Amino acid sequence: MKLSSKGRYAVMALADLAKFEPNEPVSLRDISLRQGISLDYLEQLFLKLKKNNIVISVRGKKGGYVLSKKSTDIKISDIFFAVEEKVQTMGCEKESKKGCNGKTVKCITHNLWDELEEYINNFFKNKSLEDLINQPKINN
Amino acid sequence: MKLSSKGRYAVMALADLAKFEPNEPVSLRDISLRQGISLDYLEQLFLKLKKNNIVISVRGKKGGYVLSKKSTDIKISDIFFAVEEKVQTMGCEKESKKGCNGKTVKCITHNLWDELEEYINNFFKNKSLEDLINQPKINN
DNA sequence: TAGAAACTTGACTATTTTAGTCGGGTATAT
DNA sequence: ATATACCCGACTAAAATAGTCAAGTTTCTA
Repeated sequence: MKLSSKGRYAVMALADLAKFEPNEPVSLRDISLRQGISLDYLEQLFLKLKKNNIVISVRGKKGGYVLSKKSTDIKISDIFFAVEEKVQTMGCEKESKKGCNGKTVKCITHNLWDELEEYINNFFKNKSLEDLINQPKINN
Repeated sequence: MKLSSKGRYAVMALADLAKFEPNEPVSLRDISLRQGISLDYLEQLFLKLKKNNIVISVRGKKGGYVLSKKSTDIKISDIFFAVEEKVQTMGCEKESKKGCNGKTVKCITHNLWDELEEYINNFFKNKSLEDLINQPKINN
């Protein structure tokens, strides 16, 4: 079980964005340099973040991205959802009445994974971008 | 972010084993048929489960596997660990002083992933095989 | 008004991981 | 004997991941 870097990068980039210049747009180039994430990859991610209304783009020279709302109102879960990083614990359908593994009943462990998914999602829902920035002693 | 089926299968198989015949060995063939998991794949998993002292093997005809201890004493975390399914949230080293992404400081989100990892591991540590079997209304 | 900085978009690709297969063993009950 | 079951390592097809590349469009500024 591993978290992909897609979600990680998205959160890192947004934390960077939230930290530097809450007033003027931040360019992906700057984020790329500060966070060590490929510019091309960031572009992919921000396209999604924009479509999901997490950020607003400003085109042209001096352009960049700004948060669409206050960092307290952006939950980590929003970010994950935006870059299509769903927490998925099962192969089987979440609420299917049909059952799992082609059988007619739910697999023994169905409830366990359901519960875990809920548990993890709660973690992300209870964290905002702001929480990340206002940590006691992080210096990047 | 997706959980792999390796961990899922291991838990399913052990839940099956715990449920059927607590006295005599259960063959992988039976588990394979009941749970719809490839026999060859199960063999791989059980080799690891055996090495990690979760199950004991009985060779020969009428052989199979039995749990090495009571199902209350087998935590889901033990099973995941045995099949080498670590919860891994970061690319960067967990306790490294060096920092992440080749930089000299911790990445902004380092603490978040640390915390998440801890959070998920707690979930697994607090569930035993027994908890799965004694669920109110599962009929497989 | 030319050029540079920055976003926009889709397609492409190398690498890694996953999930599973295959083949040839060894042990033991009947 | 022989069938059943564990033992073990090597191999592989498919999918996902983490990017790269190329060719735009928009807007600021000199």
